[in-house]
Amino acid sequence: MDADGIHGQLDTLILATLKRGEAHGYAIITALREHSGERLDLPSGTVYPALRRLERAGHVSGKWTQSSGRRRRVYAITDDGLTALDKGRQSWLTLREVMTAVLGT
Amino acid sequence: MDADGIHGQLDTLILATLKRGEAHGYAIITALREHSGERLDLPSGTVYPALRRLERAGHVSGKWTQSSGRRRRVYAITDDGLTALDKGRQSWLTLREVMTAVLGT
DNA sequence: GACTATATGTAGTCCGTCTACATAACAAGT
DNA sequence: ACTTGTTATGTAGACGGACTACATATAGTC
Repeated sequence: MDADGIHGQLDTLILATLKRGEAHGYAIITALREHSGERLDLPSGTVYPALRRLERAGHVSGKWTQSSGRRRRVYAITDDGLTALDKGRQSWLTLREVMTAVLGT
Repeated sequence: MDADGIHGQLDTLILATLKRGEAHGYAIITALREHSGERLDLPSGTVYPALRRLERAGHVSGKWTQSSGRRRRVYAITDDGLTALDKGRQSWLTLREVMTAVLGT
């Protein structure tokens, strides 16, 4: 599965990843690839704009760091982000119930 | 849950409903409301354009009928639609696994 | 006669996600 | 030195799904 098919769950996936600890964009992409058992492989053009959107919304905070010449923008989830994650998880669970009911299993 | 939150699953929901038997737009809306335990309440502005899109794609076929002065456009799922439904169900299951893995339950 | 439910549809908008591209430093191999 | 692959961040432009609000019309009920 490439980025097609995440259907509005992108923010929730990113926030859930950041809840495990702060990370920069590229690390989020690889973390999601690993946690999903190689099923998710998000393109940078999807993740980086999403992080900026989340930062504008106050759900994550970003800061620049240096690591042996490489600049990284490291993001951490905020309190608002944790709230948003809970909401995202809830609406995901509701969707899951509805889909299960309609699809039958 | 209103239509927010179905996130790309609209076609799958409609096709799954039509698999149980042909139906017109309004009946699809009420069927989804009932099957979802009143959680789903899709606006007509979401469902009717979706049905036309599905018809253009060849996933459903529609025909006009009359029932005591009321005109209805009754849709049936096609063979292509059944294939599309299987694909939709598969990608849904994949998404569900990924979300479960990342969210941790 | 008024209101609710049934029934279909359009117009215009918003925004998430995509593809493709641009940039750059470090690491390893030849 | 050169090339290739990995790490790393980002923009531009486009597409399309879903939304809100509106328009229309019949049937049934109070």
